[in-house]
Amino acid sequence: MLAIGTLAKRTGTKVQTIRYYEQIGLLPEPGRTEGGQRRYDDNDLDRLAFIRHARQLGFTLEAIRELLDLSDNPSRSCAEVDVIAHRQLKEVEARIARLEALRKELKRMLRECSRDTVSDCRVLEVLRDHSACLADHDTGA
Amino acid sequence: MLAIGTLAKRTGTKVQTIRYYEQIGLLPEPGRTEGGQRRYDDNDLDRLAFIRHARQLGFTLEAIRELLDLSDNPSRSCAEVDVIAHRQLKEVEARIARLEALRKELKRMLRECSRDTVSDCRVLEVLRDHSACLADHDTGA
DNA sequence: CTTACAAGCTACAGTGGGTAGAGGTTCAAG
DNA sequence: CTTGAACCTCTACCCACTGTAGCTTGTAAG
Repeated sequence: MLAIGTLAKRTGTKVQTIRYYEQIGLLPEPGRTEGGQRRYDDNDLDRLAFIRHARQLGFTLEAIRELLDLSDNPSRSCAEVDVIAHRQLKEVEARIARLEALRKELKRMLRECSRDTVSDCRVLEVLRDHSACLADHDTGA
Repeated sequence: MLAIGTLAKRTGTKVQTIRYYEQIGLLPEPGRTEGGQRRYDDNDLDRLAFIRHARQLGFTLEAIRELLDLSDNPSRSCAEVDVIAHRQLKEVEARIARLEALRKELKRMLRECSRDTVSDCRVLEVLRDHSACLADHDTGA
């Protein structure tokens, strides 16, 4: 049986985050000692490791909730998992595309900076006048 | 003189967002009609356009605040602006690098999916076992 | 001049995904 | 038995907005 701090260390999670996951129903309520401290077993460890790993891959907690639901019903179709993972891939690719447009624009802005006083700074000028932009850009997230 | 809704339309901003920018001191308090409605002029329009454009380029509101301060003092060195823009470029590049690692991992995961039932789904398996990952990955933001 | 109603106002709550701190209690080693 | 690290709950905070409730104002048509 693991105390919350041990679980935290083993999974690279903060203690508060574990309690937060419990609060939002992502982790089940664990058993407690007589004094009221949480105690975890290997199932909890696996589940938390799964969550952390999925988070590192950028899945939202909602997506992770769906994945855990599917994972809890081994007879269901893998296609549903596939859909979620594909959705995540699409989101990641969209974010990359937006960021590359930003990068291009920022680089262009910096290349053109005359480096004198602010009054003739190209960076500020570009920011002031969107129409000077070559690319469409939008952080989106 | 522009009403807040007109300003919102002209800059592609939501009305609430304009009030929020005022609240946090990014936009100055505008004049009001006798009835208490905000009225804006072209300076406000320019300032808001600047903010929105910088946001689209991914600058944080704090960075934008610095940029506006610099912009308000035209005699100061352009180098400070340059520093902020470079910092932003570095952040964007770091985010791109992280997302590309994610993309790689997600694609690998999906490629290996057997598409049968959940019980032998490769996607879930990879998520369960981080050690199966080839790449380091971390969303970082 | 009245009426209708779009657009404005304030104030507060909620989003995602946690993180930090106050103030008190429990566990385990020595 | 004592110490102190680790645990507990509760609350508030972060960013950058967004939405809602319940009210007031501005403006154009009749």
